[in-house]
Amino acid sequence: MRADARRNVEGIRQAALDVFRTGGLTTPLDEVAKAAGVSKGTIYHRFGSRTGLINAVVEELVAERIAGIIEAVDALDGPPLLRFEEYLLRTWLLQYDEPAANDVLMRVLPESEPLTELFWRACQFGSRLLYEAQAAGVVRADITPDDLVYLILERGVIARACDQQTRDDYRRRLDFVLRGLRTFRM
Amino acid sequence: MRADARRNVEGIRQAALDVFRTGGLTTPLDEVAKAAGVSKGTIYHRFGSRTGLINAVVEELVAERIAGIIEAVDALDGPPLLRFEEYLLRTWLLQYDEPAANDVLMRVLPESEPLTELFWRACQFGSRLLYEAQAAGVVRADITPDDLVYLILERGVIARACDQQTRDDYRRRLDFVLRGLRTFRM
DNA sequence: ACATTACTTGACGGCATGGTCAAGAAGTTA
DNA sequence: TAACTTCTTGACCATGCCGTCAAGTAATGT
Repeated sequence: MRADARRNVEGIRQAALDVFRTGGLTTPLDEVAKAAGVSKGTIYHRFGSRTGLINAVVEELVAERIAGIIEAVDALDGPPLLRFEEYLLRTWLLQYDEPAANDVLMRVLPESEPLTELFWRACQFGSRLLYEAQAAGVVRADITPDDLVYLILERGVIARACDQQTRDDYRRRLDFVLRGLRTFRM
Repeated sequence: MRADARRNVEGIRQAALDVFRTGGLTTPLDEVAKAAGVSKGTIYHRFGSRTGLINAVVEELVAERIAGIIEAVDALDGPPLLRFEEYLLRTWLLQYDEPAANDVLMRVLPESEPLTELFWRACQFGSRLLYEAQAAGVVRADITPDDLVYLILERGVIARACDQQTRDDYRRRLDFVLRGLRTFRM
């Protein structure tokens, strides 16, 4: 690989991290190209496709955020309800704060393996917490893991579409949703 | 107005009712044109713009559905919680069933007066029910009319984006949301 | 039947995006 | 430095939508 090519690959990765971070994974590649100071063609030449580029940055871009939440909540020792709700809350806020992470959780690119993998890790951890909370009788028993996936997907769609609402309002409204998942008399 | 023109106007209205009903208010006008057996140009010539066409059909297309819900719930004599929840439930289901009605409730065309008017009627009735339910102490006191608007907007976004989910699943999940709005010990 | 006027058409330009590739630019090597 | 190879470019095609308008078509009145 020639020196300029290596330089460009790195530049494109950095630009992609930057641009995707704020605009999500569906940002036009021209913007990445402009930010990297190269032309769109170079990106395709180097990474094959949009998915190729995403796979090359997803680890640094999103994986650690999601892993961070999982670890943090896993380390939390509190009652099952707290752990369950804390996980949902953090995930939902991540979806608001980071369009790219949201795209992963919304399965915007189903054809990307790393993204699918990430998504499943998040789901499975959520299911575990759900199960524990239900076993403790603090969360409605009729909620399924599928419902959980939908709760996250829903919030993703909302975070994307309702971008006029402030973070505080978004946050406050999450409480309503959490309340709806608890068993009565909480 | 010439006879053929009158025929076309009516044909276009019917086609628009049909096409918008299933596809929502943002369906490409070419589809309406094809359904009406005329060309796109004729629609623009006759109705001026997409908004013009929508205004010409919205009454028949959506107004009565929304008015129907308001009347039905208004006529319902039950406790405030039931009325409040019944209204939300019916509205949310309407959003699932009728993309066009959903577009109205989501304010997809803010520049259309008839649509804005409709939207506000729905909101105001909802606010009234909310107020009554809160006065009775059965719904969380910290929910504002704005929150209500958002709850409807949210469901709209979801109904649009998550169209894989069956109506039954959608319906079942609405219960979670309703539960979250109640005061404790319900 | 013909002139007049109303009406319709569909090709067109515009915009935004995705992805491709021949031609030219620039490192690399001897 | 000259030949060779790699790399980059941006114009290009394709898609899908909006809205327009000159040119063609057809109803109407006398």
